[in-house]
Amino acid sequence: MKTSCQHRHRHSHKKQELAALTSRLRREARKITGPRAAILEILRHHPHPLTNKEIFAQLPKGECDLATIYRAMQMLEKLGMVKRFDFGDGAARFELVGEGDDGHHHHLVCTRCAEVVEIAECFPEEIERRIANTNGFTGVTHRLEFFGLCPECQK
Amino acid sequence: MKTSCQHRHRHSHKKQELAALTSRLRREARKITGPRAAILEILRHHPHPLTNKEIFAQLPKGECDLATIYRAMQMLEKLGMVKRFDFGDGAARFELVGEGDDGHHHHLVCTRCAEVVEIAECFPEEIERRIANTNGFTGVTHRLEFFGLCPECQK
DNA sequence: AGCCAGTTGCAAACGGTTTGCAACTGGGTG
DNA sequence: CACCCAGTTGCAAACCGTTTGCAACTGGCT
Ligand SMILES: [Mn+2]
Ligand SMILES: [Mn+2]
Ligand SMILES: [Zn+2]
Ligand SMILES: [Zn+2]
Repeated sequence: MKTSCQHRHRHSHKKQELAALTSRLRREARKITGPRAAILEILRHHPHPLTNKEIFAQLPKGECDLATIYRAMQMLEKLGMVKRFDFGDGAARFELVGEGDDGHHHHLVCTRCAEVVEIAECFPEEIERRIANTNGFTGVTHRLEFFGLCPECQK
Repeated sequence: MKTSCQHRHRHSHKKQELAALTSRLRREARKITGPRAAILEILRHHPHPLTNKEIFAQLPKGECDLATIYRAMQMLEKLGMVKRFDFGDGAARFELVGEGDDGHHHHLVCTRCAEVVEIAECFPEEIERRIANTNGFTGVTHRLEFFGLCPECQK
């Protein structure tokens, strides 16, 4: 038996096919343009959340405008194809999300070199349920990121 | 016997004396000025994190400049008298921290009306320790906030 | 009373993000 | 396959929270 994870995140299917991504776009009546294909291609090959500027930097220069990336990420987020993360440094980060996955998961970030580790653990459901009930809230979810010193930066 | 909380936050001592706060400033060789006293007075009476703009709005108009508030909060944070929180809306929020307390705690925020509830629960230490060990990180801590619909907004 | 490091107001700069607009194009229609 | 237009793009300007340079001011010590 394999260790089973209580949530199935995007970690399960490493890379999504570009074709699957574009068909998902087409299905939503969105156009497959040069910039969009390029952005998806970059996200597809990157395992951790990327800022708009980082995506921009990876693009062959002149490929597309920064504003276009902002607009693309907004759209992809609305379609649920991308998940937004916040490492508290003032820049949004985005990660591709598998189809049918809500992308909810967490990270461990080095406060010195910014190395990122994907974390499988989540805040215990039972405690969250208690917090929600105690306060009469519904639809409760959480934002959670871990910070510390990575092995390299401890030396 | 009273229900004991595993961490001792600022929730224990409801309001700190203004005198205690100013003496804490003096001890650090900081000047007690009009703006600073006014800011502390506002924080002292507010149970939840406030943005700089919110503090500014509560100040008798003309009392002090917005930039002064930004500078004051930076200083207070550095002295550990105030804790910074991030509800993901792009504006930092600050809450007064009791002496000897690091202020670590969490909130439950209504996504519709922005009501805030102080939360006593924390991410389980044992799981956090495991996450740190597994990845060789040290000094691991976390940022965690809950979001949902408050009782009022469900109607 | 006098001094000076620390503090303040003001305005400009900053960095991430959004937006108005006119030119352009993907992809369905006939 | 040519046409057409809603959707998309680049560019520049606007935005918004935050920081900073600077000259005037002041709390608290001698
Ligand atoms: Mn991730
Ligand atoms: Mn709080
Ligand atoms: Zn989680
Ligand atoms: Zn915690």
